[in-house]
Amino acid sequence: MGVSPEASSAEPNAQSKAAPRTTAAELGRRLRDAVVSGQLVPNQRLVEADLAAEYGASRGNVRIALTELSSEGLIERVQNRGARVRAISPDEAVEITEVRGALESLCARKAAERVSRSEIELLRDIGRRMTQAVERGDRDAYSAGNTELHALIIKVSGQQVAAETINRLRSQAVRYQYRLAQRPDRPAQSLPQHLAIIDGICSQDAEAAASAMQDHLRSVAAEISATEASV
Amino acid sequence: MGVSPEASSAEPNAQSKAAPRTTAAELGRRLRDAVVSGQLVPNQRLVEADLAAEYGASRGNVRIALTELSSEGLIERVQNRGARVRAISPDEAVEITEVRGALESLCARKAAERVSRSEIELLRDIGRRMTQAVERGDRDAYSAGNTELHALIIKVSGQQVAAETINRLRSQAVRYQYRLAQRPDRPAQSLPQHLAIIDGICSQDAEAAASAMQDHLRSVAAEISATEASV
DNA sequence: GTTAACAATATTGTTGACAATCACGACCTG
DNA sequence: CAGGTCGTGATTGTCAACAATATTGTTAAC
Repeated sequence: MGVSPEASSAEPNAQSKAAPRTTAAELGRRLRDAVVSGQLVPNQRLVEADLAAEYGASRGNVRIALTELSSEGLIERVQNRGARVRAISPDEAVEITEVRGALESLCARKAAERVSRSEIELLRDIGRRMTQAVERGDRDAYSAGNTELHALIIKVSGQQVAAETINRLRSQAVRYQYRLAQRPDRPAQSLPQHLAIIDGICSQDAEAAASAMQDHLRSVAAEISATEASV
Repeated sequence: MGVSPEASSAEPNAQSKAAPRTTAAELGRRLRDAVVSGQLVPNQRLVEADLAAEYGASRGNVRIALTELSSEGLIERVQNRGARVRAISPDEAVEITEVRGALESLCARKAAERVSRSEIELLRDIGRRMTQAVERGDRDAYSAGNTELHALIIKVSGQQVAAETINRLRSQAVRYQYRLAQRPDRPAQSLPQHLAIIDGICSQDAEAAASAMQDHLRSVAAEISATEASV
């Protein structure tokens, strides 16, 4: 067994008992948030009756929500044995990062081809803020800039399909992204990579943008691989 | 309205009425097959009660299966208005192909790095068979070789995450792949591309393999774009 | 003839109860 | 004491009835 946290009892919704019910869609959102935010930890069992009680929903709706999360790869289900939060192995986290590399690189290329004047301004601004954040040693500001940058690039690229896929994968690997961001020297290491991506897009050099993005995520993958090898 | 086939009534499973029930998982597989195979056409309405009757399942299970297909992007659901088979626009088909290009290119690169002696034999053999198929004008054999080749490359690459993503996307766009394969000159056009991919992998030249795959799917995307523009 | 209100119908959303299955431990048996 | 077997409790799987909502059809007023 080894790893199987039974975890505490959190009552996100203390129903009076009468039952102001939670809808299936709403429940899906809430459960997804709970998994992605780490409120529900990897390998944690998800007992349908418990969830129903805690979120004030019927078991049927819990079941539907679990079906959703399962096909998003956030939880695992086995026949007659229930569901648990999926634990992503370091190897899989590396694979996910490699796939993201391919996709975000595609997005960076498209973004370079389609970027507008005003978007260039926004990108440059993010670059400046990230640089300042590193100078100040403000990790939170840097992390926020990072998120903002990737999101903006995807938006500029206009690639819906890639965007959804990237999102799905990111949700699965958040834990690793989070841990990586905690490393003290990480911002200084990745800042030039981010600036190179911004330069590539702003100068409308599709190839440069794509390969800069590819390099960036290769570096992330290498870092995960190195950090998690001994865990 | 314009496009909204109400389609005929197919009774895949004429229950005697007593009810040898269909399980939720099984129903999911069957419905997925029906959508991917084109038995259920785009925009066709999927009325829960009808499906339940036709497949000999309870409506609850139908509902769960629909939830699955919905997060796989095979059907669309709107609140209180039901589900219908998702119609992929030509633009989206192009996007899907571009994303597949990025991912299969990644797989080709990894495959070139990891390919074994025996796998090289298999790849070369597929190449020979596809060449002969073109010479004979045997479209079915060529198509089979095509499928086999892409599958083998993904297998050799060992990329689980990419593999699943590619599969999901392919299911969504089968209709376009099918139509493309119908074009009479298509095999002759794509054969050299396929051979280039095989050469790249077999000579363990990762860059060559990756770019050959990228080129191949760019060509597919261009073809879809040209063919479907006027539709 | 067109629009608005309203009734009737079709369809989806939700729920609680029942059935099937599985994990665990007591208990026998050699 | 090893090993099997047979309850028993916990949990998931299934179902059919009920509630809520959207759509369609009808009537009547303007």
